[in-house]
Amino acid sequence: MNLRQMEYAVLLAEERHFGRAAQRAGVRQPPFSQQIRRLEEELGVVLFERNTRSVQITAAGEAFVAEARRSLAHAGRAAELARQAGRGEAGRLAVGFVGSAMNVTLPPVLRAFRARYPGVEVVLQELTSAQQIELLTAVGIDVGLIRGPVGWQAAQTVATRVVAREPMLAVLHAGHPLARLDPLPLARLRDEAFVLFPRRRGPMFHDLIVELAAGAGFEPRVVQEATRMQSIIGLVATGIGVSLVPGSEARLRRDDVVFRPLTPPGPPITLDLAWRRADSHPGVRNLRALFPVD
Amino acid sequence: MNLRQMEYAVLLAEERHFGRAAQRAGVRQPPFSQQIRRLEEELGVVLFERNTRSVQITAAGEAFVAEARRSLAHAGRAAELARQAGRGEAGRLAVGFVGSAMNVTLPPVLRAFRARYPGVEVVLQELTSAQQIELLTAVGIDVGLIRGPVGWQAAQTVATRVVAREPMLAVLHAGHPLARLDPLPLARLRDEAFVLFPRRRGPMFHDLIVELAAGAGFEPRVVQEATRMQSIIGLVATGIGVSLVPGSEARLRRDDVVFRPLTPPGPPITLDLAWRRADSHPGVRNLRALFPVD
DNA sequence: TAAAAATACTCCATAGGTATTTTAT
DNA sequence: ATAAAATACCTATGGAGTATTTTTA
Repeated sequence: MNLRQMEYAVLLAEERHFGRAAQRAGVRQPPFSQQIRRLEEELGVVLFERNTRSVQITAAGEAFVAEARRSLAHAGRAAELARQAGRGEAGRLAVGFVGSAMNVTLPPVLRAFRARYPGVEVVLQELTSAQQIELLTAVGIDVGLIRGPVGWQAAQTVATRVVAREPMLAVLHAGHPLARLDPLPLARLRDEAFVLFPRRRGPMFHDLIVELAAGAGFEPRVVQEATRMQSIIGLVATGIGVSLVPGSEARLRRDDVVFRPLTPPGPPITLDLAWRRADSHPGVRNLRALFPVD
Repeated sequence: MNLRQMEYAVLLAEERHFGRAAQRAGVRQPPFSQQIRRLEEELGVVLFERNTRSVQITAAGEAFVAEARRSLAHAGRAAELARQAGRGEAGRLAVGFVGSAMNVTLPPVLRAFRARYPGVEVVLQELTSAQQIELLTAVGIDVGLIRGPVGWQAAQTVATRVVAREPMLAVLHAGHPLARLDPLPLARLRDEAFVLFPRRRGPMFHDLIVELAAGAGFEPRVVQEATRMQSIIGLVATGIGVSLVPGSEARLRRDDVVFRPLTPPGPPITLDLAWRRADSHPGVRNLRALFPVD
C-alpha cells in the first residue's frame, strides 16, 4: 500500500467512475484500475463493487477511504510543515533564559517573534546559565539567554552574542545604615554579609561580583546562597545580608529594600544570547535577528 | 513523497543512525540513504544534519516526522479497518426500522449485534416501510425492518425475510361500548370511525387492515391518519375512533385504551428484514444471522 | 450496442542490492 | 584508523502508457 493507492481510492470514492477518477489523478484509466486492483489484492478486501455500468463503494471501502483521507491530509501537512519549518515559519523553538532576562530584554523580542512567526511554537524554560549551556550541547534547548561570557570549552560548541549590558547595583535592607548613601562606595560593603548566587550554577555572574569586590580590596563574606534574583532580594529584605544584582532588578520596586549605584560603577554585567554553532535552526536565526545589536 | 519515505524518516529520527534505521526498515543502508536524500530534495529542506559520526534531526525534520507519524498511523488504520470491515467487524451499518419493530423484535438483536461486533457503528433511523424501500435502493440505509411484503418492482433490488409475525389487535377507548367484548368480533367494528396509517407511507400495513375488514364485509371509514403506532393509539385514547394495530403494541400498557383479539383472528402481520440483493455488506449478513428464523 | 472496466503488453522510472569510496573524528 | 554515510553501478519490480477485449444494462 502506498500514498498513491490511497489517493486513487479516495478519488474513485468521490467520482464513482474509473475514467473520471483517473483523469483527476492525472493518469490513464488502465493503470488507475490496476492500482485499485492491487490495493484490493493486498488488503484482501473488495473496496468497490463495479461493472461496466456502475461503481459502488463497499462498507470496507468506506472504512478505508475515511482513514486514507486522514493519512493523505497528514502527509500533505508533513511536507508543508517541513518546508515552513525550513523557512523558520513552523516547528518548535525551545528557549532557555535566566530569570532576569524577563525583566527588560526578552519580553519585547518574544512579542515581536510571535507576531512575525505565529506558526512557531516557542517553548520557554527558566534556567540558570550553567543549565542552559548543558542543554544547548545536549540539544535540550535551541537558544539560551545567559549571564556570559561562557568558558573556553563550552565556546567550542556554543556561540554567544551580547544582547544587553546592565550596571551592577547594591541592594540593601531599607533600614540598613548604608542605605542613605547614594551612590554607595563599593568599599563600604567590605564588612557586610553577602547573599550570593552559587558559583556552580553560573560561574560568570558569581565571579563578576567577586572581581568587583576584589577591585575594592575585599572578598565578600557569603552567609546565604540563592539561585533566583528575586529570592536574593527577598533574603536581603529579611536583613540577613546585602547583595549585588543586575540593574534591571530595580524595576520591580518594593519598599523594604533599596537599590544603589556603586562608585566606582565597575564593569556592567552582560546578558548573552547563546546557540549551537553547528545548528542551522532557522527559528534560532530569526530570533537572533530580532535582538538589538547590543 | 510516499509512505516508504515517511517511514524511513521516522525510523531515522528514532535511531539517528542510517545503518540501524535501514536494518529496522528491512533494507540495506545505501537505498535507505537514497530515499532520505530524495525526500529532502523533493521537500527542498534538510531533515537530518549528518556526517559519518553523527545524525542530528533538524527543526524541519522534527516537524516533518511528527506529521509523518500521524500519516503512517492512519494509513495502517485504513488497511486494518478495511480488513475488519471486510469481515463485518468494523465500519458503519445504517439500519432503518418501523417504530413497532422496537417493541419486541429489534432490541435483543441489536444488543447481541453490539456485543459481538463492537467495532461496527450502528446508525438507527426510525422510518416508514416506504421510506426504507426508497433508502435501500438509494443506498441511504443498509438494512430495513419493514411491514412487508414488498411490491414486485421493489423486490427486484430488495430481498426480504420474515422475522416476526403478530396478530392484529383492535384498540378502543377504554370507555367504548365494545370494550367489554373479549375477543371482539371484527364485524362489530363495521360502523366505527377508524384512525389508520396512511397508505402512501406503507401500503402493506394499510392494505392488510382493509383486507381484514373486507373479510368481515365492510370498508373502514377513516377519520384520522397517523404514521406512528403510538400516535394512533394516542388518538384512539382521545375517543376519536378505533384502530387495528400489531399485537406487540399492547406491551406498552395504558389504562385509557384496551386491546382486544379479533374473531376471526385473520392473518398475522409480518415484520420483514429487507436488504439490497446486490449488496455483500458483511455487517448486513451478520445482522441477518442474528434474527430468529421466523 | 455503446459506454466503461478489464486485459495484454511495452517502456521506463525507481527502489533495492553489492561493491567501493569518501569523510570526520 | 575506523565507523559510517555517500557514491557508483547493476538488477528487477512495478507504475504508466497504448491497443484491445470483455462485459452489461
